[in-house]
Amino acid sequence: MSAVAGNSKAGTKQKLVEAAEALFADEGFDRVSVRDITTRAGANVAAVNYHFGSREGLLALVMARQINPVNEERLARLDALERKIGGKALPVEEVLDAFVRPFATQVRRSELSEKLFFKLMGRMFGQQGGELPPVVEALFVTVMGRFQRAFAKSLPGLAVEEIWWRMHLMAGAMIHTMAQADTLQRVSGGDSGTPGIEQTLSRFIRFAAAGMRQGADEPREESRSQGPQVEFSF
Amino acid sequence: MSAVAGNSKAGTKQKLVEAAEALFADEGFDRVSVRDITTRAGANVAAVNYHFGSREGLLALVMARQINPVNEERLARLDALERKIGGKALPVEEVLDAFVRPFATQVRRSELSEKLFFKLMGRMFGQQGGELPPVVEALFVTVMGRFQRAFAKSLPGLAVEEIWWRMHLMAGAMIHTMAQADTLQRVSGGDSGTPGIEQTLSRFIRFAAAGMRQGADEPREESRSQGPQVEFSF
DNA sequence: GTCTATAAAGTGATAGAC
DNA sequence: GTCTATCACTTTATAGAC
Repeated sequence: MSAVAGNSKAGTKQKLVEAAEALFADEGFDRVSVRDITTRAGANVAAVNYHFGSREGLLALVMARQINPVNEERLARLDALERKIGGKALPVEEVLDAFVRPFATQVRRSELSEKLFFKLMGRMFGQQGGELPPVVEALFVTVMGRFQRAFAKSLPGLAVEEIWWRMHLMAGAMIHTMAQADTLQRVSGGDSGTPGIEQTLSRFIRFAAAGMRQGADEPREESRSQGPQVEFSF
Repeated sequence: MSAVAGNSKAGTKQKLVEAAEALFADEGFDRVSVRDITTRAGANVAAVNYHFGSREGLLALVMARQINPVNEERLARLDALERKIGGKALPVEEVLDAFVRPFATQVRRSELSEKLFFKLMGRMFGQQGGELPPVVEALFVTVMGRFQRAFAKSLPGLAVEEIWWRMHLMAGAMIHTMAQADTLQRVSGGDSGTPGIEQTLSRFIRFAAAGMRQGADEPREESRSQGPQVEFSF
């Protein structure tokens, strides 16, 4: 088990990508130098600039390579669900499943360990200031728009603004849960257990579905009138 | 409106702290140099090391100064609620309110703008790898333990492990919502509106309360038997 | 495609004058 | 308490040999 590079048969370029992914995930985008990467990959210091133009070029590639397949799969799953059900509204749980299950799919295709994969995802979504590469940002915006429409259909009692905020809360719960699993271990003193990925997905979906649905009319149910939502009475 | 330092009557030490807070919040802990801070504070490059021993010393002070009052107020609010209600269980909403309202209190006492305060909070909670100063980490662990017990009392149907995971999901939703409010603005194309802080707290509490309660027996209600929670059926 | 050598700038920290 | 000057190092990037 080589602690240094990934597949030792891989070319330098791929070894650099794999080293960069592991290091960025583990230590953060700002704390990893070109030298750290080339050393780990067993390559020359100049290799990053030769193969990727710059440190920034490699960083953008790493980000796109890991997150874009997740977002593509999200769209594919949502498309499939909507095709299957026709024009009707989907249960919130199905939409949430289409949103989170791609993490489980893609972590298996990744050369990264489960822990590092989720740390990397957390670092990308936690990026403040919109420093994501344009190609990543664009697909991300597309995904959020598509899911917003799906949730709006599933939760017809809610205003557009309310849907956006609940998606935001939902996404935060997801990201934090995945990226900070060891924090939970530490803080709980081990009382949080060590659930598998399916159980974590299931926990997330049940939690988020209840939050998304809160106070909303489910489609096809009898419409219950709701008073205007006043500020601060919970 | 001075874009450089805070109160120009403040001493150098305080100006350094205020400059550091604003810069760390806006750009991230790793991207701000000692020179950035001293320049913004209108102080000499050597001032940080004179007053705080090192860059790290200043960083630890900034973190503790901003997050510890939030955590102290959380404990005080929970204590007050529990004293008021005696030995009985609190409604989940009350516990959640004690958890998030201190952000609203402390942002007003802070010299930071609302936006920067929440960005800073997000950066601290988003820290991966447990790099928080010990005094901050210790209080944080205390707070989570106290709230875990409060939630366990409010949600007697749930296993300890389940409580921890729901708290984790809840905390993620909170952090993300606060720290990434402008991401939501950008992604929604403005459709998320510009709610005040009270409305955001209210939205969060309603979302999180539904998630925390999901499938649980409320205290004092008739006990509904629940089958074992199987993996993956949402 | 890989290497060495080096440029040019930035980093945190400190000795010592004032 | 503040300043200048400087140390010792690290950073990204590149020119040019192989």
